[in-house]
Amino acid sequence: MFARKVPPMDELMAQRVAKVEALREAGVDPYPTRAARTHTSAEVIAMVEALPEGATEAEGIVVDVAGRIVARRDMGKATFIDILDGHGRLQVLLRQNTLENYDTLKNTDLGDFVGFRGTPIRTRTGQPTVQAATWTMLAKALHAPPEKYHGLADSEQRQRRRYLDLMANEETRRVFTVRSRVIASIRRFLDARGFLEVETPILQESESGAAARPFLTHFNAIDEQRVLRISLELHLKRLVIGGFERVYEIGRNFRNEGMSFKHNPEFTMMETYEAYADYLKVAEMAEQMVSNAALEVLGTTKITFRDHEIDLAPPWRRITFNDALMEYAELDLTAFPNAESLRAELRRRGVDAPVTAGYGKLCDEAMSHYVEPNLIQPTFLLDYPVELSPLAKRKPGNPRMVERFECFVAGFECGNAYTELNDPIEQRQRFEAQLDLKAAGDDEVELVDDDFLFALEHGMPPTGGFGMGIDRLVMLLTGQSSIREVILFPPMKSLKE
RNA sequence: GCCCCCGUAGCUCAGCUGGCAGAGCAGGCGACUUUUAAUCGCGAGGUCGAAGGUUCGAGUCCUUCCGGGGGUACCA
Repeated sequence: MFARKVPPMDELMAQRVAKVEALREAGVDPYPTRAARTHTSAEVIAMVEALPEGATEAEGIVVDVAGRIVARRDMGKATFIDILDGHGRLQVLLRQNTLENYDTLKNTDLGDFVGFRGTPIRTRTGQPTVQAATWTMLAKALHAPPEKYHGLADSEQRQRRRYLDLMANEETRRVFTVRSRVIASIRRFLDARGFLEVETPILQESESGAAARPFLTHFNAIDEQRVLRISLELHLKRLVIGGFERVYEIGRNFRNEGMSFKHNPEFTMMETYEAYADYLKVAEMAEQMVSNAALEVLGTTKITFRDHEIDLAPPWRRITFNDALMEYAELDLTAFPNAESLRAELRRRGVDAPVTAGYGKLCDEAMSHYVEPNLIQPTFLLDYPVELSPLAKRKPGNPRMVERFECFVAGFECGNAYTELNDPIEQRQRFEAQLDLKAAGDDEVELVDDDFLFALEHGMPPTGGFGMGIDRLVMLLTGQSSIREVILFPPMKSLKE
């Protein structure tokens, strides 16, 4: 099916090219520069539905409508054409005795963009319709659209040629409309709370703010290597240091790692930083932001994901990391206070516990194995082991734990927050502890960032930070079980010619 | 990475135990002035993902490769 990148001209295409020529010979521009449109499909339908009882025509009213031909029912001296515009589908009735140049309709095909001028009517069956007096070619299509009833099903083609998916499948249009509106809702939410939206570099000297393999590139003008950012965190904190009290960024992160239903190498992250807030205040904001987006975009906080009925209305459940392990695994972390004892216990239970994993990683392993799949209703998991969170502030009175939460919905993580570590001397020590982990064989660690430490040494107020994977949120709100279904152009292997 | 499944007409899909490559939609021609997955008639349309192998004979069996999906491992 994809043996060629671009198939050669076939018979169907040749027929359409011939129609282009036929139009030109008849003095019709198949690609005119301008289009007249006075009404969308939705507006025409509303107009007809507002007609008084018994009326079959909006007398004296003339509308110009435009869209792509998605269906045609030719009945000889009358033809019905369905057009699709950005607001829906609209039926157009063309009759030989009311349309000029009825015979030129033979040069139209499914997929063409056309315009019609006519009068809104109600058909015998009550369907809002435009009875056309004239028609105009707006843009001739040289290929047939996908099948009208089944749509486009082949997932490869749907992703490689998203335009075909969009023109054929209503559900795809819905998913990406929701995505856009969710992001707009989040922006409104944060803007209304006094957050400043900022942009920070994607090309960076070295990766920071998370532990992940970066994509590499080369910066020609200064002849240096750059990495694509894996996180927004440290640049946004620099802005808090500078005095912006509430900042956020919504942007692409890049991690040169595996793909799965919830991982894509480039993904959209939203991070917020709020001075004088802590992680508990951030948690309240997070549940408000997500439930608000659901309400604004879907009209409800109740969603269905993989047969789970989920309610995003706040307050979300709160449980500590340790209590969750007690509840779901009957594992008491205080009884296994170091890497050796915890590794032995996990192995006794048959949980994967590699020798290179430090204490934090092992805790994470246990949580992922026992707890995460059970967190279906929205849940904040609170207070993480310090080893797992080098940028988070310790809990007062418990130096082994940090003030951090991750939020889980439908059994996967969709957000992460800390009370930010703002002690520059401790931050340096915590970075260096990461280096020790690396020396012990864990290659997924946070790197020391001296420039960030220098910034932190100038003083950062107590701050609550939050990160949320936008793609995952959109998965939840659209019921899509693969991240690729909420990304317009997911990465694909290139086709060999 | 590894495991499983899939790839047949522009699109959606059949094709049984190896024996003449099919249907619907779209497209072409014809009929039909209120249809809506319109209907009816006639024709047309194929590198069966690619290459090799087994066989008298391969869409079908075997091997390798290409592309996709699902699962699994690591990262959000």
